[in-house]
Amino acid sequence: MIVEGAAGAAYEAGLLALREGALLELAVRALRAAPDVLLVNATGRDHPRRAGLATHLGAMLGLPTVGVTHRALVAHGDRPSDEAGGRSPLLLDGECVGAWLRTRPGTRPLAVHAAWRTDPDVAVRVVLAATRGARTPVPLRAARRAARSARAATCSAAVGD
DNA sequence: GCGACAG
DNA sequence: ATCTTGTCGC
Repeated sequence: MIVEGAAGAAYEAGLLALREGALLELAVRALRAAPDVLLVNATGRDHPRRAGLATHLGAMLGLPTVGVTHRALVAHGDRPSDEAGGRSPLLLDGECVGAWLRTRPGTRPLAVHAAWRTDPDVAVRVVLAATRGARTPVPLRAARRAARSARAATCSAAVGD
């Protein structure tokens, strides 16, 4: 099933939930079975008000969530060692809100975020379990492929071919 | 001198 | 996200 709709607002750092929160919530609710944990391409507690999109989504759905991004929003942390599983804490006001995680040697680490009912350790464990040798977690790659495919179908239909 | 801050 | 540069594997 394809869930589509307009963005709720233009992109603005720190306000991502305002842009895609409602649509993502609808998409998850459309699932036949509720997942045990949700991987979200957004931050969690790494946010000015400790409420990144991953945290928002988990709260609205009542599902544990883990965030995964290319970079941090406001948290800071040293680079992890260049070995599979290498990690270093992402801190915000002295609190650990996530971790830089080397999912694959020789590639840039991923920012893994504790979000709704999850902590940095659980976030790292979930991401590593969902990664298996690839740099990006398998579920996120699958989601991007599905989104690209759906978008292409929708756009070509709108144009008329 | 410019930008810094998820997608 | 989008773009550009650099590296790796088929």
